[in-house]
Amino acid sequence: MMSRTADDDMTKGTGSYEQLKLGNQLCFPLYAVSREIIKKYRPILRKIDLTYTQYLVMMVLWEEDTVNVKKLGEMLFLDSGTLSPVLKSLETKGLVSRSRSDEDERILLISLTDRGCALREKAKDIPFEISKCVELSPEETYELGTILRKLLKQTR
Amino acid sequence: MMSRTADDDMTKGTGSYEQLKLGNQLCFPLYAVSREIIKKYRPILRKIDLTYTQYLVMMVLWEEDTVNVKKLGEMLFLDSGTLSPVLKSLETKGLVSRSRSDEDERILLISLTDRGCALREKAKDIPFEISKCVELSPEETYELGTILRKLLKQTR
DNA sequence: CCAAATTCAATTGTGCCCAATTAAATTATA
DNA sequence: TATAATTTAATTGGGCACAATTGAATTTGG
Repeated sequence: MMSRTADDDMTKGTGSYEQLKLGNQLCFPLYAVSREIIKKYRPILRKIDLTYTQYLVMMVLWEEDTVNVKKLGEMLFLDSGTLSPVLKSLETKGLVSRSRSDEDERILLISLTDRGCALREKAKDIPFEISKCVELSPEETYELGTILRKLLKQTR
Repeated sequence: MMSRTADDDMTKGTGSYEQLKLGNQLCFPLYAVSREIIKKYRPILRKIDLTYTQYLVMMVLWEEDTVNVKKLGEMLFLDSGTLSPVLKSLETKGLVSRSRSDEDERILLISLTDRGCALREKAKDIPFEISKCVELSPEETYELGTILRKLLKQTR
């Protein structure tokens, strides 16, 4: 008996566990792809001595020039427990400066230094280098971006 | 056509940095969504005293019953540096057992204990609970899964 | 058979991530 | 205006992730 595979019986036995599989849950490939792509960034980012998280912070600063930690956290979906040490590390490298707001001393303002600003030029081609590692059609790229942004919005 | 903003000018000034923005790179939302969804798992998994990584390992074992560390790493895209402590932790909880293969003593076999097997019943409804937090249409779910699996395949 | 290469897991060190707590500063309220 | 509530970062501790190294066991080539 029991020649059916465990995979396709939803009526009894192991069938009730059908959804409890790696292949039937979106979160696992999401998680794995995310890590795999960050892995592709690593050798490229090492050339400018940045980790992926540090690179995310720098991208914000290249657009905003000055932001506080709270705003940065909201933009990157990261909290102070993650950002505090990352920002100290960027300060140690001389890429950002940290200073308290005059109006509200609880607020820590993060600004680009000249060196941090100059790094933008060196980072310029990174998105192109990464895009070479990821083979998706323009349609797939657009579709993926749309769905991910939709999911991200749901977490707010 | 002359009403374009600084954001889409590829011809001068900051234009050459256009791709170097959070909004124009897929990796960032991928990374953020992955973390946000894992965050949704946390309170649910806490009820059965598992972390997300431990849950992934258990899902493999509920299907395979016995696997070695190398195979597990290939399935989950994780290396021994991550898995070794996770597996020890699962052993401490009494959910898995670790034993060397008789034929090749380099190989560590991970097996479900009775308690680990029984946990499956408690975990049964987790995929359903998570799906309630994620609002995607069936089409979007299918599309996302297809694209993620394609990307995952490219890393091999 | 034996040395070299390979395979597999464990260890070590660095860097996130996050929950929970703390501490400092500001704002709102009785 | 005291004081209670809120806001904002920093700190702490636990658990991954991963690169690099190590060491043990097996396989392979001469």
